[in-house]
Amino acid sequence: MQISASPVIDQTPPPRQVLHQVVAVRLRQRIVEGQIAPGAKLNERELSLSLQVSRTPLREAIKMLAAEGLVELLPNRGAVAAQMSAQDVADTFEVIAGLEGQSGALAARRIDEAQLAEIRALHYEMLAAYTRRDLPTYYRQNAAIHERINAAARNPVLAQTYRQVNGRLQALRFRSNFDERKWQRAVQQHGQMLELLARRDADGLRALLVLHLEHKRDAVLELMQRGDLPLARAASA
Amino acid sequence: MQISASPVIDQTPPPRQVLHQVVAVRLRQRIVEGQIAPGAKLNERELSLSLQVSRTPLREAIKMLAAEGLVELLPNRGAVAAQMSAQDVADTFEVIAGLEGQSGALAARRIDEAQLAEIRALHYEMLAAYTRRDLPTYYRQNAAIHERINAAARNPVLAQTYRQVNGRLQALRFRSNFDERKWQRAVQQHGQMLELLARRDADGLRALLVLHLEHKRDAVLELMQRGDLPLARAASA
DNA sequence: CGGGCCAGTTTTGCATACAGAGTGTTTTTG
DNA sequence: CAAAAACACTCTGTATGCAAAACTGGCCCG
Repeated sequence: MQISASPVIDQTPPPRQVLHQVVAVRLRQRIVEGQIAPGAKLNERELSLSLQVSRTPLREAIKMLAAEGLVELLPNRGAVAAQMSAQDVADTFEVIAGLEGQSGALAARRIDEAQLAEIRALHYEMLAAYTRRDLPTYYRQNAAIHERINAAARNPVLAQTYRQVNGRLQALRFRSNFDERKWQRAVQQHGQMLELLARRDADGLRALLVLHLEHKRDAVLELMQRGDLPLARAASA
Repeated sequence: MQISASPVIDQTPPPRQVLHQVVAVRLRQRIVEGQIAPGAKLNERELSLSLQVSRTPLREAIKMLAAEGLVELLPNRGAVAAQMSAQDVADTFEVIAGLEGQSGALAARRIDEAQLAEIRALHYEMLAAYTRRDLPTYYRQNAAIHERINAAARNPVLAQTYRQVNGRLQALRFRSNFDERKWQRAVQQHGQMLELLARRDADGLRALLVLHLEHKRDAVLELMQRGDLPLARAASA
């Protein structure tokens, strides 16, 4: 005899998302936020316990993150959170610069007034965060602006590619602190971005974004060399 | 008595690669070669039978390909080989153009004589294939040249990103036929690429590659519109 | 004659069980 | 006492089993 054949009472609120997706999202978050340090081993039993899922969907999620470049697969030895050498970081910024420059150039050609206004608004909110020296909010607004530029470029493939490559750097950016001068320069450049967008100056915006990313790269590399970023091989010890 | 405890004789040819990697490679191949048509459903039982593995590593491989954008995941409904609209193709070429342009620009700055010579050799082999109207060989040499340019750029992140995005187009390129005029133009452009590389003209090579890709995009889109490319929703039938 | 509902079947998603590789420790031998 | 071998433990990799969701086809009802 079937219980609850009644479709009304049986309130199974189907928040049933597929587990491997959920796990992938949460793992990705832990990695980019540095909760799982670069180089740290991903113990399947441990993770499946802490995430309350069996190893099967967990392993599927890990494979996805590996394809994204967020974790590295060691045959018969599991997976570790990706760690980047200074060279890797430089290389990645080189790619990001190209992608974001492209994105900006396209956005300058394709943006409409509503999108421009929205970015302008976000820009002012970012200025507010800068004025308060509220770094987390600043980063969030900053990321939001770049997301909107991506959206304005109207190229989903480009946006996805950007997000994926950028994801590998998030672990760094989340932790990197600007020195005051560089922060100010970055803010200034953001102002120029708006101008160039408003003028629909595609090539100008591309050049500015490339420059912007080069500065960011230098800032991150400098921090890495000073050891302010926890990138040391944390695994083998 | 132990056989071959001797570490020299004991050639345990470790053919033991992890299965999900093997499966991923073979699935990727089937998809980019069109053996699995765009939009076709990936039946797990069927595939695990044909690939001689259980469903677990197969599913892990599918998840990896999904992260690469080669297959699409339908929650509770499995996976299908990715299919691209004309817009998707245009978007993807836009991204590829940027990546390959960047790659070429970097290569022009960083290539050494040996690499240049190797590319030149491949170029002549490609010319031979063109002269014979041997399309498969032409494509192989063509791909090899672009791989070498990537290598000369000395940016592994860029190379990997390029390969990944490019992978989505392979299913098209493998099948697209040039008309004679366009083919000739492409060959001509390849000659110019060599010149620009030899002259270390980064910006020139970038511009040429972008142009090259635009032409390729137009060729593919034209074929798509004429229906010469099997991109129709092949799944449901 | 057409549309919707219901049962059976297939297929996906997840959990678990098992085997083999890897790792660290202990023990044994030179 | 040191180095190497053996062993035990842990972990990953793979297969299999089970439950739920989706699809299929047929039946009933309008």
